Amino acid sequence: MQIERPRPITEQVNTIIRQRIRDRTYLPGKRLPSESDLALELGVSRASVRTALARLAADGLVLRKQGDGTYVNERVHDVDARFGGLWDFSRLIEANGYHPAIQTLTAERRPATPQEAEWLAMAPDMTVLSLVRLFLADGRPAIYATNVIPAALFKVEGDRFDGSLPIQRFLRNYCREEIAFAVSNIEAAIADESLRQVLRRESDAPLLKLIETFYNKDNHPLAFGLSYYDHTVLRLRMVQAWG
Amino acid sequence: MQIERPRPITEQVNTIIRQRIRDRTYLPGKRLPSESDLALELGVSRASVRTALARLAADGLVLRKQGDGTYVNERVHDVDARFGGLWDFSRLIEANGYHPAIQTLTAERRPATPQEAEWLAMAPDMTVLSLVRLFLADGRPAIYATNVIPAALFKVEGDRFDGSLPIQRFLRNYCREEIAFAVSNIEAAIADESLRQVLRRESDAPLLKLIETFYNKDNHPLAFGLSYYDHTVLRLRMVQAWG
DNA sequence: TAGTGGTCTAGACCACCCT
DNA sequence: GGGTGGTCTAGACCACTAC
Repeated sequence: MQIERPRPITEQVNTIIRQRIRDRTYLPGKRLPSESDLALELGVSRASVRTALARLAADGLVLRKQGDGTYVNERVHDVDARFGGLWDFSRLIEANGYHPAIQTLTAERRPATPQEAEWLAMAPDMTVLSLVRLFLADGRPAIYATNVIPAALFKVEGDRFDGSLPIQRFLRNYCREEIAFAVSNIEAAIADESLRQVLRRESDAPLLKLIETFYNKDNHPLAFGLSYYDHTVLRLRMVQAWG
Repeated sequence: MQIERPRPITEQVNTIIRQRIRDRTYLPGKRLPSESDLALELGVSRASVRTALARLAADGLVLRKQGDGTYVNERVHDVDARFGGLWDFSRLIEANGYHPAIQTLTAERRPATPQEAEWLAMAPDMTVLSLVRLFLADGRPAIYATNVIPAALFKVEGDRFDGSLPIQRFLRNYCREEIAFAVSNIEAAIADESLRQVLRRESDAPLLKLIETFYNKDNHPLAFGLSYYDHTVLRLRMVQAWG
């Protein structure tokens, strides 16, 4: 593993340490080398090492103790999803130990619903690109997700696109837009008959409902998302550093 | 507003800028002074200003554009809860625009349930301090929360304590422990008869269920929490910065 | 007391946006 | 071209913990 220029050094250091934790170079519960030692070994400044470690601590992967050292957190190996990491459904499924698959149910242009128009801050009945997908974990339906993008943003001729992309990639590739932040609402909901059928559920146990809007740096809404999680299939376990 | 030594400078700068956004010194959608100007004005280094701004950006309060400037995010004024800010129930209720109140339903020592023992990594039947509370928003029941702490941690003679404290304060005051990180599970659940009664709900609409364990830096479980949110009373709206 | 992480500074160079 | 944020460095001092 070598430090090279183009990618930010702090990110590279972050990746290297993550890797060493994963391959047990740094053992769970044990102390990492000191910041100075790491800086010396990798040939970077201590500030860069500190930035990388701060990120790892925020993700709960390491614990830092002043006057003592930095330790590998032994309790977060099975927990990949951070708070705020609910968007890349495929990664979420993998983090739960399943093999992810995606079914695109519909992909069409249609007028926005009132709710969508409100969240996207657009005039009602503007046309949107609607993408309805089902995410499977080892073949079992786990997430039913609707994503809606103002058609005006779509910059590709015809309607040829890869329906399996996570929303941020989709926006980057086909709309040349970058997500700056998202506003999310979490609710609980009962599945209606059709949803229950799609998710192949017998019981009427409730589902998690996630309502999201994605914005770029100019505060323009880029996309709206409405997702239903079956938490009996997919555990939603998250780590949050305290700070 | 003056910079003084004892509190970390980056925090003070963070507070000052937050204040200026709140009192509309910096207007929504408008550009902040440049990092260098802020550093000069406040008499601190640019690095300190940058650390403060990075935190504000992570909280979604400002948007930073390279080569352009830092802008006040006009869309997050009504959104206080960040991802991971689900713990201070009173603050959450205030952020929703209600007046918070707390009812302590029970406060007792009892043996741990199997689920609690598992999450707290303790032997079954060890005794715990159990705290069952109801949080009200403008008088309406919004959150039903059970918190459980291993009795061995409790360092106060007798059982005199303030039952209205958020969990992190409770642990600090009565157990001399600091929370380093938390592991959370989010689920959806139907209220049973007794819970429906406590929350004064007629409908059988589902609730959000939050299962949490809190750890200190030594990876010891400090507390376990089981909370039910009525999202029809309390909106759970959160911001997540992307970067 | 020695070593660790926590904080802060001053200064450099770069990438990018605006005009 | 001039100003902005993005990155990185070297070095200083402090607070805390383990021994």
